[in-house]
Amino acid sequence: MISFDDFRPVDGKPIYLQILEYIKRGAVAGIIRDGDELPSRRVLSALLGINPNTVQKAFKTLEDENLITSRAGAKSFMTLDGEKLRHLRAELLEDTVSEMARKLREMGLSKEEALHLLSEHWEKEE
Amino acid sequence: MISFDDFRPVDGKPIYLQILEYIKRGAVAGIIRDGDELPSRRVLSALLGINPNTVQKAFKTLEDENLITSRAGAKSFMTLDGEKLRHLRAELLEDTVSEMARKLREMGLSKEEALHLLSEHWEKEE
DNA sequence: ATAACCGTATTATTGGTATAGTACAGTTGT
DNA sequence: ACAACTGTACTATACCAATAATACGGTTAT
Repeated sequence: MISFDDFRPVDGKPIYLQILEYIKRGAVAGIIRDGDELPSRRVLSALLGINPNTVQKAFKTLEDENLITSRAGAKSFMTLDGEKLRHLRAELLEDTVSEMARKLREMGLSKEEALHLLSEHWEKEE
Repeated sequence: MISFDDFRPVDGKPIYLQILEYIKRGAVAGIIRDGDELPSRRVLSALLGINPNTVQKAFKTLEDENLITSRAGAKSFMTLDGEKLRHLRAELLEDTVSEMARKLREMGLSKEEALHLLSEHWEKEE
């Protein structure tokens, strides 16, 4: 069963997208694997303190992207293969890094300053 | 007059926030300075192809944060001092780096991998 | 079988973003 | 002074995210 222990919705971005991305990053990290069972819509919404329809929208989007499989009455589960994972990893990394680089450039930082800042922050969190 | 040449609204985030952050990052970069004049609401909205009310919301928010000064009939202008700039810089850098680091960690990257990825991407864009 | 789950679908309401149109009063340049 | 611009305010509409309540039928465990 996939755990949502370290997930908390924040505002500034649609909750259903945050759930979507949390699962995608978990898959890329190898924490979430092919065949893994997802919590039910009702249970997860209660756990997160949000509406069942919000979870449904996240799961429906995942199904539309062929990352999970659902059938009425039973729990949903991950359907991942190597090709999907490689594609997902490339996509998420590119999006994340390019967005950050763009912001830091806009603030006038040099490459060295950017690297130093990320390095410092990483150590602080460890 | 502050230029919006390299600004294009994208979707996924409210336009008024994108304008807000673009100006803040320009101030942190030193491209936008104290006393600089802003384009009028009507002119900027026409330039960006968006509604005047959207620009108004961005500018109103900036005024609420004491980063610009407006008076009826005249153009608005930046009101920045060293203290505001230092605070702004610290805030924007912290937000940007911590968000990116969180995402990369969620994807299971090590510090070295993250730094290498940012370095590679930076060079590709230069 | 049957109770307790499950996914799925529908309708309604609320709040925020963005659009559109209009209006009024203050400033600026000529 | 006067025309052209400015900031500001207001109403109305449309769309999406999120909530709420309800309903139906399929699956699962006992």
